[in-house]
Amino acid sequence: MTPDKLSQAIRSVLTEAVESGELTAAVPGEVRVERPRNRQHGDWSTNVALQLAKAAGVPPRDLAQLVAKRLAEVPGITSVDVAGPGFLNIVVDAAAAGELARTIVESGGRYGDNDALSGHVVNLEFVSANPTGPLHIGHTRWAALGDALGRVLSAAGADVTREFYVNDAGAQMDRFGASVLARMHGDDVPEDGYHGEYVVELAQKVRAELEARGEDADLAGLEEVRDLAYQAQLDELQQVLADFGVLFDVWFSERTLHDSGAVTQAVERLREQGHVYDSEGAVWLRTTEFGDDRDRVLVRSDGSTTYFAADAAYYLSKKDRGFDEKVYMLGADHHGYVGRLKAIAACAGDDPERSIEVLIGQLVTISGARLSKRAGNIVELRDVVAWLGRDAVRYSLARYPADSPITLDPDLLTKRSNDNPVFYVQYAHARTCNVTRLALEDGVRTDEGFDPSLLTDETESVLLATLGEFPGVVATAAELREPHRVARYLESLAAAYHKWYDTCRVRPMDADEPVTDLHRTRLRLNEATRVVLARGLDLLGVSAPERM
RNA sequence: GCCCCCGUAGCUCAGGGGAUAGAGCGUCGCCCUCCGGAGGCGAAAGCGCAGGUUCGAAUCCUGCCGGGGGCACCA
Repeated sequence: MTPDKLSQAIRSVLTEAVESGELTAAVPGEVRVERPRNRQHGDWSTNVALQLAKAAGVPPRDLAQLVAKRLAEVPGITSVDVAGPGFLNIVVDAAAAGELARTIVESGGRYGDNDALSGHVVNLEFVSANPTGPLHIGHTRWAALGDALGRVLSAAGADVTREFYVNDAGAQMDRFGASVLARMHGDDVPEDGYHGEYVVELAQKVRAELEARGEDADLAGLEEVRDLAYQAQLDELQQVLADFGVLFDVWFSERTLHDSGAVTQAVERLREQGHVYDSEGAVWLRTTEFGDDRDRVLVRSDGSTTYFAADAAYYLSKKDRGFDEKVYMLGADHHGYVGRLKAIAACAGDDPERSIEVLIGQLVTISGARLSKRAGNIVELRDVVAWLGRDAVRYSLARYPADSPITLDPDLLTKRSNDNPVFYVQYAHARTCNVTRLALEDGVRTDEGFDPSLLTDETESVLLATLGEFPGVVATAAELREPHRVARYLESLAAAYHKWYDTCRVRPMDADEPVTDLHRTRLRLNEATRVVLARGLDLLGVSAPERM
């Protein structure tokens, strides 16, 4: 008896009641079934009676009584109580609950996948760091959270494309090139240039590359140096992200938008939509029409196009490539950008609320983190990963909602105890593996003797109910774009598992104790927990070690 | 001035209108003849303030207070 089966059962009970004339109400398309906070309130509960009461013109408790009476007849349900203002508290049979262990093990790791977002075509843009320097801790947060979100969206059935927008056009590229060129000649970088020591490294790489080509490095011009340095820096970004376990489907170059004429075409397309006007020698987009606080320039009075124009072209590219939903993950310092972005969508004739979603990430600080002189006094991704470990960094950053500012405690993240959430969850997984290994050595087999009615311990019903929540957690995480829900869920699952482990033995105590169906059935439950812990960690891009 | 985010236990943070607001750390106490104590059990301790909507508000709305960030023909 899983929450979705219960939900269906409640719906059919409601439908029967309506058909028999006992009830006059519209049966909701989906009935939410929740785990009550208090175990005294049963395995599952629903407030459907409270919600329908008004429309049905029946007191909530009466309606609840009516549903409870019919629901109690459903096979697999032990009892249904009406509580408080009209909650339905449901207790399910051990056997019906325990079947889930079999289902999960037989699903082969697909348990949790669902169709909450099937049919959704999503473009997920994240990180999108300038290719003029290394990745910092803010980018690291996006990399961890964005990648986890991508995995969660896929698990919920969405068709996801992960995209990195490379800002390889514009004045900052020339400042970048000039900085590298200066370093090649042993000069100081210009005041408005890039000062980190990585620029010196890039200068060396460019020099080596030029010499390998048989060219005189000292004669190389700004453009050539800029483009070689850009390529080297982009390679590094791709490598660092790949090492972090974050892969993109598309690396989208801003420059190609300019070179292909897409930017100019975008201005014309928006003009055709009637939202473009000329003033003071510049070309403007009337974004104020759609809530922006001022209109924005597309083409400057000197004829050059703005970054904003490229953004409009980029938006249209996403639209043309068939993405209905475009998710942008931006730093808090870019929030002012949201209105403009939505205005572009509106000017293009789309519904901005539907087609654009912007997730704003608040600041991350790591207590005691050293600034990277190499990277220009930032906290650099690769330093943090080398320091704290990939799993700890990924998990810690994915465990908080994007809009929550976070402070990470390095001492905690490197501890090997339940102080440290990532170890707590990984350890639970390792423990499941250990239990299985030892049980198999003891001759406990899972291909026979599975009898879920034996899973009667309180800790077993809690563990089973927690396992039952997983698909709903994944669906919710995808719908709300909140992958941290998966992490929080895993922590509660690990806790339920440890409590069960403490109370219920999977293996015989010693060689004299015979192996029984209870051992075999519990081993199946142990396996089911292992599968869900592993899948959950995988959704976060964190490894699930078999031993620690 | 305008806009966005945040304010929950001593600390770091969860809580998509529901029942007695949770977790870890820290403090105090308990459990090792027991599959890994890298674990478990328990105690004390909290929704910034004031209104409103609702049968019901930490959650939604308004105002105030406090903290962070943003308001270019930069990228």
